[in-house]
Amino acid sequence: MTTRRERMREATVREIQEAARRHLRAHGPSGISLRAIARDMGMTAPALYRYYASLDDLIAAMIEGYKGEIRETVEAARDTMPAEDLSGRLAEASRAFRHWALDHRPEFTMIFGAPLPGYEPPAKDGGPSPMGFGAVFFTMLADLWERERFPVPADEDIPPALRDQLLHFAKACGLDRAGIPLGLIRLYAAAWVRLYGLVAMEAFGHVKFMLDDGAPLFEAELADMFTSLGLESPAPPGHSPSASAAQNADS
Amino acid sequence: MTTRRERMREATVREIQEAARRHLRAHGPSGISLRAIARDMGMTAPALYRYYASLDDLIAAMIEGYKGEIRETVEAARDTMPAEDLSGRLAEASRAFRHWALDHRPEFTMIFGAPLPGYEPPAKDGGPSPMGFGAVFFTMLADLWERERFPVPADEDIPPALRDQLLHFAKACGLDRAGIPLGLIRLYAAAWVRLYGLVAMEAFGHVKFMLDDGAPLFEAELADMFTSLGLESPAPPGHSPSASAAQNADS
DNA sequence: TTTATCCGTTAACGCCGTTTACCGAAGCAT
DNA sequence: ATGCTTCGGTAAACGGCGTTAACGGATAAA
Repeated sequence: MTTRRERMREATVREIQEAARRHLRAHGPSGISLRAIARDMGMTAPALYRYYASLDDLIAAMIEGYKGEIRETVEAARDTMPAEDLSGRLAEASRAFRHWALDHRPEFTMIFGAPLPGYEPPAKDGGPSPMGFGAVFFTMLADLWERERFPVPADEDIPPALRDQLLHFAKACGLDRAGIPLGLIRLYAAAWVRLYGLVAMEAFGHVKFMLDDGAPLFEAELADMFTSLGLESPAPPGHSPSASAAQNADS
Repeated sequence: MTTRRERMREATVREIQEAARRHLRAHGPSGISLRAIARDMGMTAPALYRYYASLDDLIAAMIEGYKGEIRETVEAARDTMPAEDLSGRLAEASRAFRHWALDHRPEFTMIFGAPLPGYEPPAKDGGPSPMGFGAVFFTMLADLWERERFPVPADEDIPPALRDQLLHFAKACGLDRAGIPLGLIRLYAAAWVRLYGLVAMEAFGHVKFMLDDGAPLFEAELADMFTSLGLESPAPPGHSPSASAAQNADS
């Protein structure tokens, strides 16, 4: 049973986050200020300390919220494609990641840009998704491999130092799922770095000076990643078979 | 002939930059403040407006300075290797880029992180190096290709949309150097994105949660980029024939 | 009904960027 | 040497910021 106080408090927290998000979108990350948020809510700034210990804490909460939303967005895009089209699902999820970043540059910056001095992600929660959407991508890659059995680097072809690192990572994240070779985790790391580089460069405006539209390069790189796995290139974007928009219940 | 006034002014500008750099390294990008800089110099904040129109302008000048230094660092690392060892030179330059980023995280963040709302690089100077160190990397890749003639994507294998973008980029940067195929520019873009992704993820701390040391992955990706071009893997780091103490990596 | 907890207030401290007005000293032309 | 201009600094002030402290009213709990 939720008491009245708890409900009120929860609503206030939501309102704070909404106001904070408005300022973020309107004026960038540096535009988030306790005083401005409080002003928006018809309150005074010190009142916000009843809800967050500091501005940094409030921002950390925002980041966690966005991480959840980006995961939901990616999962929703993945589920646009039929369950059998594993590479189509992976491609659409990747595209959704890019689009979210470009549509939410300030938010993306907070999550994937340089952290403020003195911040570290919650981590260490040995749960099933310690890296959030990262796990979503890995699951898709693992499913794809289990069906297609595309070649992955043999353990001996991975430098020992990297092998140790990957092994440690796999164990820490519970990715030592039955029969997953280390080479697949190696490919996952490479793919994630590539996706991050593409999207971050574009979102941060560091690709503008060479290409005025990042979409062609993104699609070409996406296709390249698939063909380098021995898979056929994914269909062009936006090929959901049944055009019904809302068909995902759980996310 | 430089007048006395000019010399004094130049010295003051240098002192401002030095103070600003100290604060950047000590307290991160947000630690740069006109008042703190002025305090360091035994001045008052408004005096700085005689040298920079605003704090953003001062920061922009810092960025330009760092861009030059990172270019010099990369070139110096490249020149550690003998002129004939083209892939060794490319590898050492790439490693130097990573090391500079890890040794100068706040500075790297200013250059390659999300720009403050309202900033765009000088650009449009049709000179020989519109992208600074970017041109350094491209030149190395082009030299390597002209000798080794490793395979590059044929024009027909590049999606038309990307082809147009790359062509526009090549022309704008004067990269339509005799006989350079478009496929090489395609590879350059891919390689740069990959290098950026690797280094930025690590510098921003987004790789810490999966690997506690980024060096093995970096070396593995570097080797992979060379072998995927049909070249032998580069020698391990720190193989400059004449012993010059420059790099260490492993944590 | 009393008591404690929550949730807001006002006031203040010390930061910050920036603008304005002012002023002495350095440079320059006559 | 004189006068004038430009340069490079000052102090004062405005509005913004995060944060802390003291306080008070409403609400829940005993």
